[in-house]
Amino acid sequence: MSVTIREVAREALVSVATVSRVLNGKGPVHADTAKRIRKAAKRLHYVPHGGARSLITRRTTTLGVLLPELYGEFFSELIRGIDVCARRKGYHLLVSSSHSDRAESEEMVRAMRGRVDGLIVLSPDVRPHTLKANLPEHFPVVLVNTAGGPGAFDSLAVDNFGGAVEMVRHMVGLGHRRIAFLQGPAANRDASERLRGYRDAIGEQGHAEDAVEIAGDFREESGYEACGRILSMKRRPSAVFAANDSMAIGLLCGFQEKGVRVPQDVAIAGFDDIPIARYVTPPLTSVRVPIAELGARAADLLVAGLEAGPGRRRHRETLPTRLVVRSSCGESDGPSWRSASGTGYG
Amino acid sequence: MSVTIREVAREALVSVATVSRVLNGKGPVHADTAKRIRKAAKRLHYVPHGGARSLITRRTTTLGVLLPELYGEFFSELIRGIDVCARRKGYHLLVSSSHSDRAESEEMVRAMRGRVDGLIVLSPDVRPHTLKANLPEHFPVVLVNTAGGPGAFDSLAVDNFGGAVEMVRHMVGLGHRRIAFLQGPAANRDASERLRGYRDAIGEQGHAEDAVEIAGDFREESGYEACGRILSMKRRPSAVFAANDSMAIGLLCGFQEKGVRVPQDVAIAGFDDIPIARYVTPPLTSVRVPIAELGARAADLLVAGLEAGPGRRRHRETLPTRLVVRSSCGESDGPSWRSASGTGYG
DNA sequence: GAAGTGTGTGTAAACGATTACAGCGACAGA
DNA sequence: TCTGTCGCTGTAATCGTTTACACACACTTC
Repeated sequence: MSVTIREVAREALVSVATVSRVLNGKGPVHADTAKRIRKAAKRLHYVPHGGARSLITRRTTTLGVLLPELYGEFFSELIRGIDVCARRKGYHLLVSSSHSDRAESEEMVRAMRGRVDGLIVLSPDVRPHTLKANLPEHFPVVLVNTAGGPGAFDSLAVDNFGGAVEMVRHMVGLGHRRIAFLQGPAANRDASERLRGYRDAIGEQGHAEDAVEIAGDFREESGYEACGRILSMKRRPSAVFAANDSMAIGLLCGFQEKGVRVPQDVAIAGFDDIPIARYVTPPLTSVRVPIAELGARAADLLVAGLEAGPGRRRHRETLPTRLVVRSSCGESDGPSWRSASGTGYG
Repeated sequence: MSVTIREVAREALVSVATVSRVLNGKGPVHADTAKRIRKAAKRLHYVPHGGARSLITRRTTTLGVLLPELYGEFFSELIRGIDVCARRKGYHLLVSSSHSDRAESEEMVRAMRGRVDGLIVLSPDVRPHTLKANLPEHFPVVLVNTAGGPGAFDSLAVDNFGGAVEMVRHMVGLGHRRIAFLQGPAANRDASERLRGYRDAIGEQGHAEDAVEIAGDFREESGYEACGRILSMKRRPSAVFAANDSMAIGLLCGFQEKGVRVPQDVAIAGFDDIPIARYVTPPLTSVRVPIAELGARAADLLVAGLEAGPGRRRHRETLPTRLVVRSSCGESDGPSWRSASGTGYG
């Protein structure tokens, strides 16, 4: 069906070797011959076959990316970060989203062999053991925000724990004592680290009995639904810290719909600092996660790994998060919620 | 470095052909032999080399996706739609975002040869001519929201025009006469179709002198910035129709910051109906674009095309949009903006 | 017992590229 | 004239699979 190097060679009256040399700019070729070959290639719309080439060169110049089921702005941004960096270094991206099913993730990993030079795994579902078992030895892998394990692979993480601690301290500093935490999915690594940070910081204050944990799943809707549960509590929290921005926005919406004012009646904070966070009303106080950098760094690390060869030492890194104060938690100077009753609002 | 089928064959004391047969489930193989082979394969962590396999089978079971520079929730959702559908049909995804540079897009297209069975092009920058010149003949391609042209490829679009017309009519029905339009990037196909719909619908009302067009670029920030320009107008519009939701949210934020109430003082509408649209305050009236379906349909079409072979007729399709009325434009019963002065607010 | 019918397995030729190696002029130096 | 070098080009092996074909053997069936 499609044109091969052989046909170009025939058209230009040379051997395939010479065509290859011209198209790859290697070896000495007479200028006239080269010109004739280039013309023939263009005329026939010749495009080299990537698969065939990678078979012999043992390089695909492609990076594989394994995504989790859960999408959203976060992953969009992350992939963008990876993509920009990968392209700059001359690599393509083979993206695949894994399924909840373990057999399917395995299948995905296997499908990558021979199509990519290395793998970036963003999916916490995929266990290191699965990777080990389904990849050739010394295959370069970078784990992002994954449960790490014994450290067979390079890994990259975001300081979810530290960010959560900082946020709780910020809220406490604003005078809040009863701070609820709206959790993410139990299996999610980010979610559990943020929860751990929350618990730690609350414990630090010495009144763990004020901890309130509410189930959520990272989607807007679960934030929206949490409002009802919060409003029906006997001792209502004066602040809610959501494990991500999407849920925080759901909360915001739910409260406002019920006439509960934010931040006057209840303070709200999120996590991730997604672009839209500054554009909701009131702008959301959040923890900034350098998402695109995270992606770029992962790509960097992977490329470094596969260019250095198998002898390289394991590398692990944690990217810092940063508290971003906007108005959804009120200002530290004269917050009106302080004058509200300690236990109820709305 | 990595284990090949030959080593598995040696380990299991059979020929490579038999190994291949077992691993692909083709041809009759003795149960004992099969078991021995499977064991050897597992022991050696054998994973078949995708490139080599696709070379001979002439199939990669991979779909290529060409993205534009601009990302965001829209593309995230679109890719998800493609991914779900592709996976269901047994295909992988090779994603590549094109650069503004034409040479680079060309490079991208070429890199796809031999790595994918077909291409979904979401990037309006890539011209059909470029595709023709850099792809083998009869290569299956589906164009999404692209300027179509003479129709050499399958193509899929969203009824941006119809959606914009519907929105303007809705606003007019609510009593608005002076409706501003916040434009998207000039080069963007969706943006220009929406603009065309706006102009058409405004003209339909017979008072084209009330048309106000403001430059924008689809990002939140440009919506936020537009507020200032709108507020400084001599004859202010009573409603603003943004070419997408991100800008509408920027507008919302900007107006509220300046004490302009939405929808009482000014009505706002967006386009796309991104998930977050219902969670801002007030919830955003928008035009629903079936993004995930658009992606899924594109994958569908592509798979159909490459399974049918080259003889298939060109297929083009337009997916309908749907008006989603929330409260950012006010209710049709008793909107308070009607009592406001016709020319100013705030 | 000869011929036919399966089953199970191996041999070797593809697929489309890259590249080591060899060959062939031409030309320079001895 | 012989030899060595250099520039250009062709031959053929190679990468890791799949698969058409052939072959060996064990059964039926006449």
